[in-house]
Amino acid sequence: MTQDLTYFKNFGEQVEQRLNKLSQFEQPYPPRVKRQHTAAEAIKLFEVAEAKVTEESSESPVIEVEVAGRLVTMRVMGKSTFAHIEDGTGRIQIYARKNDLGNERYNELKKSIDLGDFIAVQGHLFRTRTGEISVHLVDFQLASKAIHPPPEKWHGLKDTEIRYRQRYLDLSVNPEVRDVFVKRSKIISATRQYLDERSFLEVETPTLQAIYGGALARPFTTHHNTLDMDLFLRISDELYLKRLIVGGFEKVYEICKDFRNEGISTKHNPEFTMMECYWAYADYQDMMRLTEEMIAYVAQTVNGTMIINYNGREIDLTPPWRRLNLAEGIKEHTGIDIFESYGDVDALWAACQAKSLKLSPQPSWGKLVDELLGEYLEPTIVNPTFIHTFPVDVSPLSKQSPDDPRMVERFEMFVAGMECGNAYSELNDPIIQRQRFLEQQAYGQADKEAHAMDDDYVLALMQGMPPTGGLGIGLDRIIMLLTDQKSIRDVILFPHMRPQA
RNA sequence: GAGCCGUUAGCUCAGUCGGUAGAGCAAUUGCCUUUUAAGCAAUGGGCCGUGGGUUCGAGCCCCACACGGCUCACCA
Repeated sequence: MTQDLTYFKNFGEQVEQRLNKLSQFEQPYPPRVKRQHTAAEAIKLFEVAEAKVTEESSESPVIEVEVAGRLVTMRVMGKSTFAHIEDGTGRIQIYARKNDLGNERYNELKKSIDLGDFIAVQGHLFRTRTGEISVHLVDFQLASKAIHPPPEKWHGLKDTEIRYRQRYLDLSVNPEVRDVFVKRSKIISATRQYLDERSFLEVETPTLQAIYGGALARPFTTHHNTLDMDLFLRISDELYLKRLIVGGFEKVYEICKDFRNEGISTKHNPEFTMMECYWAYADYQDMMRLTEEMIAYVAQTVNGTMIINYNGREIDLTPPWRRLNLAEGIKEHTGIDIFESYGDVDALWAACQAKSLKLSPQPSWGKLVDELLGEYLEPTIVNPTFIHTFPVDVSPLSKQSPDDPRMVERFEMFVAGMECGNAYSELNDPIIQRQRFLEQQAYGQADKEAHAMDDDYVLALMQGMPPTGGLGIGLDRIIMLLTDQKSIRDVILFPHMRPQA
């Protein structure tokens, strides 16, 4: 070996010691090793055989197995050694004796195999004195050498920075973290299953968009070199999904990453997973029923119950969920009747000041109403609630309420003080839609998050879009609720981090 | 963007009043043939986040910066 190991030796004493051991192996990273059983399979085999044997005779069953995994504990006791190896199905104990392996192999196991290494073992199953099913070793091979020592076996890995930056360590050593991500996968599967069973068509729409839209947020910008044009990473896929409704698909959905160039917090990651679905001939009321049924279904499927425990509070997801009119809710919690100052941000601001409400100034009446919602309504909500009927000016893509043109048929879904979804009866009138975009341009002077003009989308609406209900759900937040995690970083495998110092 | 807290051995953490750096696990060397946080004995291992400052002397006090966490702000 003439490799330059200087880089690796800088990692310290323990890495250097492992490098020395590594050089003793002809094949520290063999192309393959024999593996016939997982840890769980081996244990099951023995339990089944044992049950048969005790019925028929009293002899212990003889079962040869070949298992492989990462060495996670090792107890060397002179001429015999106990250890545990771990694979994707769990742990199994191995037992090695000098008598069985011979001096050379036994010493190799003792001296050259380290915690963290992957090994393959062959032997027969037996039960130890303390009753643990174990593999009595006949032979073993190194499957892959770990030249960096693993984290501590008892306390695991706690340092949040290392846990997020080196998630593989977090996963390998903290089983409860593995559980969260297994459940995440099941939640997304269950969501798909729910929609697939109802004939929603899963589609894929562009991540790179020339005009960003479908939400009020700031985008990430990128550049296409050959076309020499700026493009945006999608902040939403809404406008593309609705083009598909125009095209005649009556139920579509997409589960994808959206990207928003905004603050990072325990509830916000710059890229996050969104589920959006659109349903022709449905309205926002139908979307409420769809939402509560879907979330309840997902909870029941992955947790076996519609009751969740989040942050120490019990929350019942059983439908139907509470419906709360936005204006009524604000009146109830602040005493302010938003309609008394309709459309007049200064008048509403004055009313709020008169009641000494703590609010930040907002560029428009609708935004101030939204601020009231965020400050005085949202934090009070524990059990799932649909807050519905929003101001027009913060809802440029929603259809107006027929009985009150100042408001739109829209709801947001809240659970545990957290906004988890947004839905409306889709605006399908191209003339009003273009007018709404123009109004957004006017707000845009004071508001960086105003919706951009999108004439190509208006062109789509000119072909006619049936009455349609649409829904967007922040899946990461649903996963937080169903796995009882307080930070979105704990449900995203590789959350965004600054470059290391 | 603001405030608060944190950063010490591979990991989990102590570190008193400012006086030459500690434990457990992990590692190395012995002993140990049914252990399971194995046990016993010995040993090695430190850019105390980085850079300045105060001081005879700084892990500790002061300033700046970096990274992380929480809260707030921003934000569906």
